Amino acid sequence: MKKVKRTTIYDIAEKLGITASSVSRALNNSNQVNEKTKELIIKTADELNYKRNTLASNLRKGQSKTIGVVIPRINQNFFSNVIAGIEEVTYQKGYSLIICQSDEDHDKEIQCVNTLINQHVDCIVISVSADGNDYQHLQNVLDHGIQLIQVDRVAEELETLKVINDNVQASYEAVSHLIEGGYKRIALLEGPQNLSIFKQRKEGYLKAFKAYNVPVIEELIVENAWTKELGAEGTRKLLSLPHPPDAIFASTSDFSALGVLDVANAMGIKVPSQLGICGYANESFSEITSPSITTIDQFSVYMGNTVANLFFQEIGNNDTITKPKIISIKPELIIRGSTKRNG
Amino acid sequence: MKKVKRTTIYDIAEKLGITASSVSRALNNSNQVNEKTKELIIKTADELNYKRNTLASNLRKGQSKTIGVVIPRINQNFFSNVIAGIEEVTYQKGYSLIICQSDEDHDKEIQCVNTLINQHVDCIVISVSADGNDYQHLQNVLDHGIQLIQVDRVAEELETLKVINDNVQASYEAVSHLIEGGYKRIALLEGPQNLSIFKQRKEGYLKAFKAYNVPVIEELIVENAWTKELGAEGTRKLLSLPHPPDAIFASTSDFSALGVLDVANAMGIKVPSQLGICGYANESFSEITSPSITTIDQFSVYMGNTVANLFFQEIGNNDTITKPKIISIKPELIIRGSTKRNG
DNA sequence: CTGAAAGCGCTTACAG
DNA sequence: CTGAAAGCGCTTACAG
Repeated sequence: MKKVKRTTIYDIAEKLGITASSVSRALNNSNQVNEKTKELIIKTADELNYKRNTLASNLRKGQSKTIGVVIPRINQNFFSNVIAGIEEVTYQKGYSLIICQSDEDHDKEIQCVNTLINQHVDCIVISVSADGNDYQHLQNVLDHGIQLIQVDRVAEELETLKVINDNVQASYEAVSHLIEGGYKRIALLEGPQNLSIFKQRKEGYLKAFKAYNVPVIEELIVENAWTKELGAEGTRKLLSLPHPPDAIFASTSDFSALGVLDVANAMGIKVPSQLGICGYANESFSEITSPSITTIDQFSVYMGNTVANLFFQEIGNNDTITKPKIISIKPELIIRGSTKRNG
Repeated sequence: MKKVKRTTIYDIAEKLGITASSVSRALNNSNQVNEKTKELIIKTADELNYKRNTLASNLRKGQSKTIGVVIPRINQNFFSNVIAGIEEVTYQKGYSLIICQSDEDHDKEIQCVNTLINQHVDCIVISVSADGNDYQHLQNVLDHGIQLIQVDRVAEELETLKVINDNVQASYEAVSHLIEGGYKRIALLEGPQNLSIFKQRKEGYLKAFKAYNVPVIEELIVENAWTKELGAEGTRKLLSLPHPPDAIFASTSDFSALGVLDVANAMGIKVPSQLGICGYANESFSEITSPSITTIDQFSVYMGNTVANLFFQEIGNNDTITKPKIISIKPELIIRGSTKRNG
């Protein structure tokens, strides 16, 4: 690649016999510059194929107009939808997005966050990785005066802006739906309990039992079943119990619910008549399986929109101290074939 | 958010009674600085919670260590996989990724590209939108001395680095598979022909007919059927023909193949016995449908890896002129239930 | 090994 | 409305 000398405002100024100050003003559409010269400057800039150096501009202005996003995996529907939702809003405001994936690795997450601090991003949006629960690196973000917005998977103890789902309520509704459908032995596939979202989903599960006065059966609660493989593994264990469950709430994700369905199909167990299945997240595939999977829609794109709007609202806000705002989005239970026993 | 004065190298220098030059050198691990002072500087930087301002550093060095990516949609499996693949490699080299989505809109694509030029990214990776075939904005990238790598959906006429699939070969194999499976009337759902990938897939389709000496039936070729909805619509038309097809190659995507499957299911047409279906892209859901869908795996994550590696290889290369390199990745036909007529 | 100085490309308070 | 000048935070060729 050959090095190209780029046009700067000095080149334009020189060509027109004026100063860079005026050029800068004109290109920023300041009204304290003569209309005619402004036009001339813009025209010349265009002719010389001038592109502003955002780096220099931002350095001078002490901002970066950039938002950093740290998520566990880009290529997971929920997260890519959140990103798409953020991008929709930020793009219009002239902000760029820098994306990092932590790969569910706490150390990489720390590295990502540090890189973003170095980049002097104006805001960091994060969904924490499952592994690790030391949040010094996030405190560090705040200490640098960078806006921090947590989304979905949040470190609860950190007082920051948060955009979350009402996981308790959603799980409560899902399990209630199963109970009302006549399922008697409802198992839970739970996720890593250091993540509050998974704790809350368990809480919703337990709450439903209490509300309907149904006793909780401890042996039907399976730890750490939060991938398709682990979900399948947990299901095999559950179904080989002397008293197997007649429904499974895969609270961690639809991936794990898919593992359940696979095992059920492989064992010739009929869904939903012999086994009800409910997932979480409304991944696109959950509609396509046979039977389709009952799940919970988190409005992921909308969550992304909300994150972005929250950021812009906050920067418009000149209070010296940001009160920790938490926006909780109510998810929606989507009832599909995998739990429709009657009808 | 309160404004925080960040620690700079001057703060460190002042505290230690030395100059910023030395601090800079130490923090860049230069070996022309006393080992002991270096240690002291690093320790002090740590104590003062110093973070380098990458903006300033990059401005000075005339590089940004940033790669811009423009894709039609972030939340589409293929593209998010490509991004994940790029990120895997660039992250390790200390490069950041700025992501923009064009929403399949040519004007937005131009805006995205211009924003990235303004950001002085070192490289732009693009998969062009379907709409529009004027590539002045991409020429402009080259004119600014920015590396341009096209991936998957490429503007053929532009001589740049490209990472693509062998679409002709893949389609040829898919259609050959259908012919050998005994399907006699094989329809084609084609995509916008201004995108070369879709032209090539059609070419592969035609090539297979020629190889097997089967006449092409024009009425079985459906234009612009490249979404689930358009695929379904095209299928309805095809199946209501006096001589309907007994197989459909949804060359545009698995989404379109899914549309075919939905219509077939709704009409009570048995897949694969009465109708064979082949999709494209190996989206995760194609494995889950009933029957599962035969498709073509493009190794999307690997394509992303390749893009990144190509970039790093090129910047290591000091030739004044970059020869347009094209890396073609051979996709793989994945045979599944939707075309397994015998067995 | 260390410092003084210039400069990356822009913006903006100050003067006129 | 326009200019001269300083400065954002860093890096680096030059001198010693």
